[in-house]
Amino acid sequence: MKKYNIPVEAALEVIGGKWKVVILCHLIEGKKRTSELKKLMPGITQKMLTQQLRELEEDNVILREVYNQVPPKVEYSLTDYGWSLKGILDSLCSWGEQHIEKNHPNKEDVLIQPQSIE
Amino acid sequence: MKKYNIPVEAALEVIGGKWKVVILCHLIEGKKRTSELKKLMPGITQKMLTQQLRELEEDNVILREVYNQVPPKVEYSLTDYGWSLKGILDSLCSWGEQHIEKNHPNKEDVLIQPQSIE
DNA sequence: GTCAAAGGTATCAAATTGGTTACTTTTTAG
DNA sequence: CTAAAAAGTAACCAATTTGATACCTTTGAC
Repeated sequence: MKKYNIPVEAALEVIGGKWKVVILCHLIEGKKRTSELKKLMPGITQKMLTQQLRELEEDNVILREVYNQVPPKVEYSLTDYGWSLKGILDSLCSWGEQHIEKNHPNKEDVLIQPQSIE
Repeated sequence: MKKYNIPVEAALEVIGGKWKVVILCHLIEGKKRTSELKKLMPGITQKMLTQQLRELEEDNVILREVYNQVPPKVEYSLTDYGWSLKGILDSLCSWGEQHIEKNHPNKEDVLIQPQSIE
């Protein structure tokens, strides 16, 4: 069994990594289909997306709902347990915004403008 | 120049990775020497510790103070900018504690008891 | 029949991260 | 003269993470 030297390591195990916080930040905005998440995160591959979503589901942070139809439809949303991360996620988002403002006078230089999701 | 799809990525660039949050959590408790940090993080190697500390210093989150004496003494502490992360770090720590409590009835099973620092 | 749709696997390759060992520096203690 | 102390660097290798590409499934439209 995994052991921690300090409890915060347990949190990092759940939301650490390159993509999980980003995924969760998008899910705060509401339930999302796989394809919507892919549009919101142009840099992620299908493989990484699926993998990260599976791990978050495993940790009971998100819910995966499969609609039995063709073509398939799958929606992801935060569980109650996932919502307990909201404070952390919000703080991270706004810290990130301030960090950009502090270091990049024109934030347009570093923020890729999101393309509207038609 | 690095580009972000969403501002939270900027925060992850500063405090992401396996060690940085842990280091910062220890520095919240106060200024620490390199050797103290090593004791607090038995799993980290000198190399990784130095590397992560340099990056945090580069991002202006921690301060490195070298005392000109032999044997050398170096102390690390949070900068004002680093303190702006306190809320996030505190929340992460307590979420980690709750996560352990929720998933491990005996938290002794997963928490390596810290050895007293001599 | 065959293409498209959405979501997902499988396989392999590349990049990033982490670990090991040896070496450096300076001054004091023995 | 030699060892020790604290912090660090360099070179090299191993492990983990992440990425790219191709392929699979089901059913309705053309």
